[in-house]
Amino acid sequence: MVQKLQLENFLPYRLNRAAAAASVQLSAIYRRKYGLTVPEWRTLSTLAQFGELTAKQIGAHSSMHKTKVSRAVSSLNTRRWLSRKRDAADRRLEQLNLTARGKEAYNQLEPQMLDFEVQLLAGLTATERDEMMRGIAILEKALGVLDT
Amino acid sequence: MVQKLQLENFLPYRLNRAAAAASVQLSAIYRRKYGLTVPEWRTLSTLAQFGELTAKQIGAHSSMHKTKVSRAVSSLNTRRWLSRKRDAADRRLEQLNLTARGKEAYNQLEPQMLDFEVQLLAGLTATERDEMMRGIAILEKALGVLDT
DNA sequence: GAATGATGGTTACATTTGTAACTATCAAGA
DNA sequence: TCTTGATAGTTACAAATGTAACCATCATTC
Repeated sequence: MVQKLQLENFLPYRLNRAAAAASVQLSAIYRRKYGLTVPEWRTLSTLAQFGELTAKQIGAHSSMHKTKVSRAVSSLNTRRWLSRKRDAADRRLEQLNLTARGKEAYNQLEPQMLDFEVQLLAGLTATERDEMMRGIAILEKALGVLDT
Repeated sequence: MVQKLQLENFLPYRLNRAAAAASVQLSAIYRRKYGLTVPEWRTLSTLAQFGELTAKQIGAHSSMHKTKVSRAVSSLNTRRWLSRKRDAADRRLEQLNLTARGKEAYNQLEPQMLDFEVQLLAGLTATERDEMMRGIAILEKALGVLDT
């Protein structure tokens, strides 16, 4: 058998491994501090960034399945970190907003999240940082994960 | 609330999204052709690349939890795509090898896997390809997912 | 305005996954 | 050689996830 595919050089495998490594390190932060799951963190940060959204919009922004969003919203609602408000114009929709408690928790987490990225880049030169960012942008283009 | 973290620019989020996009497209190939799961594919390709291995070694190479490996090995064994052989020197170990059928299946899949990568890079210029590869290598270094 | 099809969101069920406990085996030392 | 602790691998159980069915509501059309 002539073996041409080598896992260590295979792009999808490398991507998965890198993403998993980043995710493990990052999620440890909000899991330890607040016991948040990944979908909960994504819902929280999406609402923090965009303000009032529906569950569907959260899913679109954060690439999560609607059942994942539904459960995360329900869980954050139980914590009183967000409020649900039935849309008057279209009663199928629920407008979601972070409560003061939700915003406060987010504000506690945000610097640590940003710091993770800073730490990640700290060992690199400015040139390497640029190259890495550019490389990822090209990758995203190739994968078609961008709207553009 | 001053919002500094933006998901679309946040590295871990972008990585996850890119890896998920690649994985979805790739796994569709071996799922459609053979009904393989991701852990099964990884086990198959790792054994194809390295030859005789133990379950533990497969896990180390492919970054999979030992229960995932155990289940994937069991499943591939049911298909008769691999053989299990108790190690004489250390009877806790099982040496795993692809059977002729396993190798044949792998040989059917390998070109399609490689072709996926080719297609992914096809829309890029040579310069972009280099930049992307270099960017990912830098990223792996920053994340510490490399042995070196 | 009643019927039809589409949409936002939830939930039941099945599948997948991880955690922890377990078995069998080995290695090291008393 | 009898313990003690470590290791390879499996499995029971619980948690997370996806699929599909479902409910409520809306928009459209007759």
